Amino acid sequence: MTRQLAQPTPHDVAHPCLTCAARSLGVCGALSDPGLARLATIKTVIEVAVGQSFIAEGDPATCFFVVAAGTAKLFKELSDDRRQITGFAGPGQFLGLAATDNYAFTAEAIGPMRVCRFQRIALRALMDDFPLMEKRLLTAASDDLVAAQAQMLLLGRMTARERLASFLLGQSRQGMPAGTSRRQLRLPMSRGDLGDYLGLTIETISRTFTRLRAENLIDLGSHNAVTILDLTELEMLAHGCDVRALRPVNNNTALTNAS
Amino acid sequence: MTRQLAQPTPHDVAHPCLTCAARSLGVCGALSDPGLARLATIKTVIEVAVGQSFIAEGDPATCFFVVAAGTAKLFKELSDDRRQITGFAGPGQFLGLAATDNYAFTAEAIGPMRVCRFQRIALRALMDDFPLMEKRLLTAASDDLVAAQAQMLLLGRMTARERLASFLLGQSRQGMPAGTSRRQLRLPMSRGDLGDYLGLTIETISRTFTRLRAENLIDLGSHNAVTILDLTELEMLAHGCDVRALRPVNNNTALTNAS
DNA sequence: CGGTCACTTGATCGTCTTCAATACCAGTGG
DNA sequence: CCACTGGTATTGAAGACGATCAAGTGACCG
Repeated sequence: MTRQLAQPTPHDVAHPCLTCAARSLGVCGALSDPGLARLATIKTVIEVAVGQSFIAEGDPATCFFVVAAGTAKLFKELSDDRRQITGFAGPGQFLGLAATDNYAFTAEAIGPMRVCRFQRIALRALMDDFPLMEKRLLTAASDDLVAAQAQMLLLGRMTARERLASFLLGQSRQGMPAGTSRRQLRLPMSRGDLGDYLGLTIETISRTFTRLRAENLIDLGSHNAVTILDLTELEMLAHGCDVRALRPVNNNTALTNAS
Repeated sequence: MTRQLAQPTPHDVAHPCLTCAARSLGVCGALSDPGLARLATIKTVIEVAVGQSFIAEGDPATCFFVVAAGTAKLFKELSDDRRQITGFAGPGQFLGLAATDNYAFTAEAIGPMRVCRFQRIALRALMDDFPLMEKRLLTAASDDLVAAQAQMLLLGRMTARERLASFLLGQSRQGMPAGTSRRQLRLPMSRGDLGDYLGLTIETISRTFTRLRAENLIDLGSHNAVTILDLTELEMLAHGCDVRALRPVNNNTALTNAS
């Protein structure tokens, strides 16, 4: 979390969008160079420190945002301290769609961030001239929707072990070509955030990690490093086929194995 | 549930989209009359009986759909019988966005339905000629996203009482102008579907209904009729301020407000 | 009527939460 | 070098909420 963002070079300042590292990742990639030049004129770049929020749930939704660097957590809160993280937003992510007149969630930096801000009105005008951008936005929203539905299944129907397995698999596929995954992970968020994302408490997260390690499905390093040891078994878990689950064993036949 | 759909008149058959009852509700309303005429040429109207599904999770996503009449439940399933309903789709609802190459959910009729089906390719071509339709689609997706995030908070962090209160309030605002709500409801779905939507079991749904009635917050009629008696208290509940919750009151600190 | 189906109610059990103590780790200053 | 500190993670014991299993009720319909 002490990692610093690269400082913009003078050239970056002169052509802020053309040289943006996140350009290829997000909706901005839909714009031609002249489009980007115009985009640069209507945007404001803001630096956000750890723990600081740049979108507040309930505030009038006047702006759109694009993450240029760093990661944010997006969450909703109840009147007491209960909180549900609905997702994490990394470089290229477009934010502000999920808003009627007011923002539906809060966005807070979990590491140092650079974020581009646009007035909604100005961006809408830009979209009229560059319909490809609107198409990209629709694709982005659809993908968010697919992810949200998967998360609903997780929150509504999965056990703690299944939730964590599912989450780890998702992380291991982050930014990988379809069908591939990496084994070594460095989770960017704390146990607390993980709990708020998976609908569990810190303690349950911790216990479940420990148990998965004891079962040799994963290995745990320092600084939130995780190594996936048994991908197959983890995938079984995430799909709801839990061998040691002791969930509705509608047998009475053999194989009533305790954990 | 024995209610029948109105049979299309000869005039309806000749001008299927122009006379559609759902036209004003959904994305089709974005089209001018000539646009609708063209829409009519690329669509197929299908009748769906109760319990029948017209979108299957995992199937290749070749079509878009618009609900013309009736209601569908949209859900995802785990390998055992666990199931999470991600939403209900009524007249005017556009379906098929939440799909990459394959559909992300199953859609099944909870009452007799009439559904319009479009080849994705044909509809995309239509959207290029009528950009307003694409804008509507983006709005629809954004609204779905807001709803999905609210549901995540519900599934991840709310108690059974809070979930049901929140759901009833949502129903009471269905199709009402902003800020208003109705007191008399007729729920279109069974207890089982309600459980699968709220991440609870049938029994818990039933018990929670009974308890809310005992507390004079609602009244229950036959045929899934519900009357809201104490709107204020129900709203308190849905926002997480539960008087009889006996949940951890971290008081002894006077107003330690964060953010 | 007997049948089915959806819902309700009751008793018991398990998973996750809550509360609490301890371990760990990096940074600071004696 | 080591105690002190604050934050984060782990572990333990007890409790609660909702799930599970099981029985009972009521409506609808042949």
